[in-house]
Amino acid sequence: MDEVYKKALRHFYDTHRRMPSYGEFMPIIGFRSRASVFKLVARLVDERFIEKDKKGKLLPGSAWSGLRLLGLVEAGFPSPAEEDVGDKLSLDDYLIPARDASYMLRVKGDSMKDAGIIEGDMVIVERTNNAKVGSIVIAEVDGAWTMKYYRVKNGVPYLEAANAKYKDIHPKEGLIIAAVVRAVVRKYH
Amino acid sequence: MDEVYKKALRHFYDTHRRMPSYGEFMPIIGFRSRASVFKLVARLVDERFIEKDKKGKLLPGSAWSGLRLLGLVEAGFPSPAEEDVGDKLSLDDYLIPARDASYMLRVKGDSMKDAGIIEGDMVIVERTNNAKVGSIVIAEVDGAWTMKYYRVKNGVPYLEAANAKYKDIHPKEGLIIAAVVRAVVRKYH
DNA sequence: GAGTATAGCGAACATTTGTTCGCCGTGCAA
DNA sequence: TTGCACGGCGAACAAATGTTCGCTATACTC
Repeated sequence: MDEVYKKALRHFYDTHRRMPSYGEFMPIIGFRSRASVFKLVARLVDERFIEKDKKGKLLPGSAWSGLRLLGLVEAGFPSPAEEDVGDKLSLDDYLIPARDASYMLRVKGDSMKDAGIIEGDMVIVERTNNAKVGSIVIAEVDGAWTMKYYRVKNGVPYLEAANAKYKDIHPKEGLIIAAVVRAVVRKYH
Repeated sequence: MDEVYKKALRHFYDTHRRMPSYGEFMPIIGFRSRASVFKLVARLVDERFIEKDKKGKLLPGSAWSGLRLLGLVEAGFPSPAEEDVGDKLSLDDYLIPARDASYMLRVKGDSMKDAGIIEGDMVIVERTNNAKVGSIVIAEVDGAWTMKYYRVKNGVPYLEAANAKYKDIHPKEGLIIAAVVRAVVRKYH
């Protein structure tokens, strides 16, 4: 129902980066009264396709951004025709815990390949001082920055690669940890 | 300059999912005239922190969503204090080529671990019929779905795992490819 | 000192805003 | 047939919209 209007709304939001007012949306869908748009919107709000402010302003429905989240790979490929299969998920919201303190780095080298991080990947890191033992960190060792596991043995912190080729790094002085790796992202071209 | 106002704007946008009007923003930042907000906004537009419609409506600056993209890990960790270090990038835009045809699957098993895809990862797949040779696909083999490399030998397509433990799969009948893997995403908890 | 740029105030403006009301045609069920 | 629900139209409303103008007070330069 009302598929045409939904598409028009999405298109407006994509191109204008905001929701239309009733007066703006009216000519787009060929209506001649804002009251008609008002009723149409009421229907779409009922369907939870869009939302409304306290002030009556339109908001994109919470399912607009993000992807449908399906089951396991081996569980079979669900039909995309049926709606409401699984939740929707915005990657930005999902992967970025603290937006202001987060950065993205491109990975070079194969020192973390057994952890599933290979050259060309992007890692999302969060600048923080309190890294937990076992997490992957960006640390300074002898003037250079590397990405490694953060370990502790006998109360002394050190770094470990996820690749047998590389030895553990036991820094002479203190270990300077710049950031903790929160997520990994890889894109195929 | 105007850091407080920028934070307030961001906060409004995050909580309300839209930009404020001048009248709404006025009491928030403690102004008593919309004209003052008007001038403040003019400044922020000059700085390219926000943008304006043809109709005067406020829009989030194009750098609002996304992360600062920094250099290689080994290139050193740039100071986040200096602005304009690298481009900003929205993960949604970056990773999702065709929003309507894209889905997200959680990965089970270790058959693709040498390709850097391990159990618990999320893959973003795009439903399409024309998979390129060498790409990673979601395919149906003997009634079950798996994720493997799509290969061709002597004109005959088959599937190959990225793990020496698993043998190649040469389907008796045709190979049904449901989707192509476009991106991999992993989050640490 | 005088002069000047700047930031905020308050009033005014024409438009646009969301919303409500009554009306009219069409389609469907009783 | 009658009745009723539904979708769209057009007018009306108060309130909010973006914008302009002139005024004032502070801060800075010459």
